[in-house]
Amino acid sequence: MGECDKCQLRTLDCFSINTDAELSFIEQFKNNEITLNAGDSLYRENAISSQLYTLKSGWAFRFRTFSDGSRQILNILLPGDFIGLQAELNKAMPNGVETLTKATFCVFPREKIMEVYKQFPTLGYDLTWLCAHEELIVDENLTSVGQRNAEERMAMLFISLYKRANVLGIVEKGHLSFPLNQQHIADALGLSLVHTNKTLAKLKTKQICEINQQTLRIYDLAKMQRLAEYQALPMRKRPLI
Amino acid sequence: MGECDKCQLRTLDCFSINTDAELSFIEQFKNNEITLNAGDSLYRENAISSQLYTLKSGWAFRFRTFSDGSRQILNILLPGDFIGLQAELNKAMPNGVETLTKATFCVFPREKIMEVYKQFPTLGYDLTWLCAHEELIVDENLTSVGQRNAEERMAMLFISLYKRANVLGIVEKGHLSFPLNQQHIADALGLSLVHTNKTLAKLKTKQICEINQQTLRIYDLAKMQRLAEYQALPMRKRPLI
DNA sequence: CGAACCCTTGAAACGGGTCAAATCGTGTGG
DNA sequence: CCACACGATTTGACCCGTTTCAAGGGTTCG
Repeated sequence: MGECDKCQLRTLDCFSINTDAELSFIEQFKNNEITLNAGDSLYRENAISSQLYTLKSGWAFRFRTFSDGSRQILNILLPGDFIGLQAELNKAMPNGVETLTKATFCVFPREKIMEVYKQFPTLGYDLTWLCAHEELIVDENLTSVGQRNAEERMAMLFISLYKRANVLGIVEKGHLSFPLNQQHIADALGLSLVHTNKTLAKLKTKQICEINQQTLRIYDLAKMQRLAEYQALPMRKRPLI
Repeated sequence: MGECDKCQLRTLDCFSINTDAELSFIEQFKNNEITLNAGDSLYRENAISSQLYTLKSGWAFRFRTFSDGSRQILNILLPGDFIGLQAELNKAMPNGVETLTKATFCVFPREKIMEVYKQFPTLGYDLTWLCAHEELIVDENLTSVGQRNAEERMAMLFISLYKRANVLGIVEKGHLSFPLNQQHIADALGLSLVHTNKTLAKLKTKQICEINQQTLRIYDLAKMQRLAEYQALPMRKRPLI
């Protein structure tokens, strides 16, 4: 079940290296691995989840919904992202998580989380780091939705996903497989579906970028970055738990 | 300098109790205490801050600005909030923090943060919890700005501040001292100043709530909660470091 | 061949933005 | 004590970005 030392993700150079002791601890901390199809729900809003997860492969997203059916996507999850710190043992999840592609998750028992801190303080710190890093992404999304117009928001979303995908090695020559549909984009950016469609068309006309058959093509990254006033987050090797 | 065991905040019942050992550790981890006037900057965007902070008294906020001067307020900070996990040692702060009132901060050396995890795993977990909790607040703000209209957003902001202030014991009979001006509210909600003013006037006309002389008065909390489709975050005793 | 789902397009309505100017303290200096 | 400056709040008019409504087209799949 474990075999974390052979995990594909750990061959990527954006992740920090763990000691053998850490790896074998993580291996026994992990108690399962599950694979979901595209569009499946990992957990629902208000559910009580006794598990924590690491997204091992595939795409997913975290969201909140309203009674009228509208939905805010809070952030997009890519491989290496840790999931579930938003709630506590026996408390309801304030948001749901759903997959965008077929996806595999490593599963950890929430009730044993204190063991991480007790036995491997550095891994405890890593959990805090992962949490702080996710907060930065949500900060950025809030900044987009609060201050940028439709074109700028969309540029920002695409740039940040492009950069994150890039270090994961899933970008080839300016294009990447992109599983969000226009409704997802709309819900992430706080825009209507119709306006999302028109904004996307405008970016294509301006030769900035384009989505076609689940593929995002970036034609002019520099122009995009200027448009969105993009500022890279300080990058470092990320922990992987 | 320390005297954390005598900290006023710890007499409040919303904070969890620490052991004597934890308290004396925190006391020696804390290396300073600073007091700023209203409107002062704790640290600026892109600054490198070698410190971490706990807001001990007063109000503050965390924000990002753009080159055209527009600003997004990411969250409002109240006593007990931990500040600075957003960056790492020797890395630039991706956001700034500014006070809204005269405020006092406990100061901790960032380079010694691993000691927390090594010596007191439960305090390490508490740091993760504080970070996750702040993320929930930002999630909620993103949801507001992305999905709610002006009135709903404003109701939501006021409710959540009212609830947070209430457990801190600074609410009296439905009103609390409220140091945000209309520009702050606008920047938190992603609205223009003018529209913020008009929306505020509408809430007052509807007898829902009102701000007058730095005081927020809530007249109809139930109506407000319905308006904003408010859902309380699962509450528990919060850690205080 | 129809159903379901997603993308596209046009037209009209509206929420909120922008511009401009007036009002209201509040503190300062002559 | 008055004059003035400055920041914060108000208000009105107009404009524009985005939403809403409505309909059509494409593709996949049973």
